[in-house]
Amino acid sequence: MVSSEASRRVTIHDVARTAGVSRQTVSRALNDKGEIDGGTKQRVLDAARELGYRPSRFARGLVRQDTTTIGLVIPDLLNPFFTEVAAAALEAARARGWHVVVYDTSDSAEEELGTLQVIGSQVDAVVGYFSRPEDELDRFTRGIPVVLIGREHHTPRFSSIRVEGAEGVKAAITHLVNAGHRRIGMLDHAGRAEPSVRRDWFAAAVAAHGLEAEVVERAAQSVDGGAGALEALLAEHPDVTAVFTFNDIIAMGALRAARRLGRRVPDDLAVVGFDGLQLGTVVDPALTSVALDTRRLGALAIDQVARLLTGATPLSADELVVQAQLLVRESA
Amino acid sequence: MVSSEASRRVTIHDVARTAGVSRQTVSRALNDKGEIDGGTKQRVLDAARELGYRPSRFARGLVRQDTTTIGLVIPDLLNPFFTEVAAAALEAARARGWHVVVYDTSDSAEEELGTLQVIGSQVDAVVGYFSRPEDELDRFTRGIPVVLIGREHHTPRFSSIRVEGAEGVKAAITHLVNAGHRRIGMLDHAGRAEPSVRRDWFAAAVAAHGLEAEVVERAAQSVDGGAGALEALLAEHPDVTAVFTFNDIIAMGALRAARRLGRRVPDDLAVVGFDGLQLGTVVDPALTSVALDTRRLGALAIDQVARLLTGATPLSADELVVQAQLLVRESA
DNA sequence: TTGAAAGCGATACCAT
DNA sequence: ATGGTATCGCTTTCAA
Repeated sequence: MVSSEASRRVTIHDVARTAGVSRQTVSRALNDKGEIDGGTKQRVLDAARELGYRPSRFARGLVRQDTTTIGLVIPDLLNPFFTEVAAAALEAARARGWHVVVYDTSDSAEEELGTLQVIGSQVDAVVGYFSRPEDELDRFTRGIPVVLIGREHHTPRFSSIRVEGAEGVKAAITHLVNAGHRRIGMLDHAGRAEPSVRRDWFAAAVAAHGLEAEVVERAAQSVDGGAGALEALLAEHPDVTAVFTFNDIIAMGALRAARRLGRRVPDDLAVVGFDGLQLGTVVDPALTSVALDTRRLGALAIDQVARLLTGATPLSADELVVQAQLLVRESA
Repeated sequence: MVSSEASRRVTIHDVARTAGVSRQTVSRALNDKGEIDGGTKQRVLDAARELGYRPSRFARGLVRQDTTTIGLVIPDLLNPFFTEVAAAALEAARARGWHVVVYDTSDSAEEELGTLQVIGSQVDAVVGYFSRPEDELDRFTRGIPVVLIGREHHTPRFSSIRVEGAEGVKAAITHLVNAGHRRIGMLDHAGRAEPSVRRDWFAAAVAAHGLEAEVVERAAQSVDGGAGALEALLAEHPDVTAVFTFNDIIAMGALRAARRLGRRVPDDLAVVGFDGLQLGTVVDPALTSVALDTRRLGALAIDQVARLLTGATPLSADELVVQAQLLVRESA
């Protein structure tokens, strides 16, 4: 009986039969090996084309253990910061001929869990952002290298790229102080319960300059969030003449709110963001920011994966650091 | 002799031996099949953990032909429009449990060729943007479904999602005319030799309203490009009170140039972009735009892939269309 | 409950 | 130049 519907996969065997040769001859023809007669080769190629033959990547992968595929886990690809990191990782991976499977976890712990569950069996290494506890990560990624980005600590099990911003933030505050600002506020991120590390950097920098205790408002991570927070901050503390924000998105909201309030940037109000997004150049005035080198971030992560994968000496915690640097544009 | 360096892969066989059972028992334990003694199962699990065993995705894929992986080809992930499309495709694919390998071709024909060369052997279907001729695409993707985005025509070999913007652009022009504008310019894309299709839509809409022959300036695809083009346009035609742009990026440049020239938007100059990027809300005033539903675009592409993959009736050319719609925000 | 054997679809090594 | 055979690592019948 002939199978009516579900057309079985065309295998190398079918091609061999159609061309009247053996399987290995087909393999030779398709992989451009030498040691094959021109005529036979053509015959095989024709048969393959005619049958619509495609080698199984699984079968092929099984025997020649080349191709590496890494999994890149991103909380939200539409967040421009993560877009930049992803693009950087993609570029670094491409340079090595690797394939990258991208997973967007939508900022959701459940999606992250779902990703974790499938990713381990699909890739040779994992890079990215995770919020779940380490023992859980370990359970699902056992046996493959994992490089975390932006986590605070490096453990023997997980490499992690640390972001070091104290210096950069200090430079930003110095820049503001030099411009005459004395009362500097911050728009922190409202997401988590505790204040952010960036806020600690800010507090330290403000203290180092002997300025008054800082004033902080918490902002939702969006343009609107930033706008609302600036309004609130200025309502309470009209004497504030400069703000540092948790990130560039919030800073853009601040920019907008400032304009609506009739405060000119940077003259009446200086704004310094964090991240140094390319996006900062589309707003007007262009955003001054404590910038992270996202390309380096991506490259570093991929480099570490490569070392872990080949058994080369991995980079130490001290080397897995990205220093933030003040990027002066127009808003401060 | 014991192999010193290259630690051989840990296979199911090793686990079986360590646990003192057969390979299929290991398989049962790991895949949570029934028909296995609790004690044995635990023993196997322990052995697996101890040895750091991970099943080979190739071997597994070979026997249970499930997991589908699609390749998503994007010219430039940092271009916000493509970011949105990519995020949409990722989301639609995730909903089906598919894995997505992302390739960023850096707007380069060579990179595109490189991608084409490897992608065919790594994925079950391809979705994305290509600039190379169809016969070349065909040569490298023979046998797998390919869904093109934004190409003008659908062929039996390649499905293609078409963007239909005539209506949306017409609505935009109508909107401008209703607001009193009579002299409307366009900032077209300077990339290719010929004028863009969007310009044709613009010309048709302007003609439909019986306005004077349109004035067009060509702009490089960047904020600066848009700014420069607007300046040039206004220098030549100071009577222009509204501009329609090839895309939102160029429109943002126009916004900036307008402010620098002292033209208030939308009062002195109305600006309408194209694409409807979310990004359009970070600038001030928020950008009015002829919007493309990128989520629908991604979902449609993935839907078509699914049909092609399962042998279901594919969507016809008429169904593979995304209609652009006027999205009024603040700049016009 | 467990194990033996037969594939899955390709490539590599060794004959011929 | 071509074919036979073993092999990659796992899952799936089918017996026991």
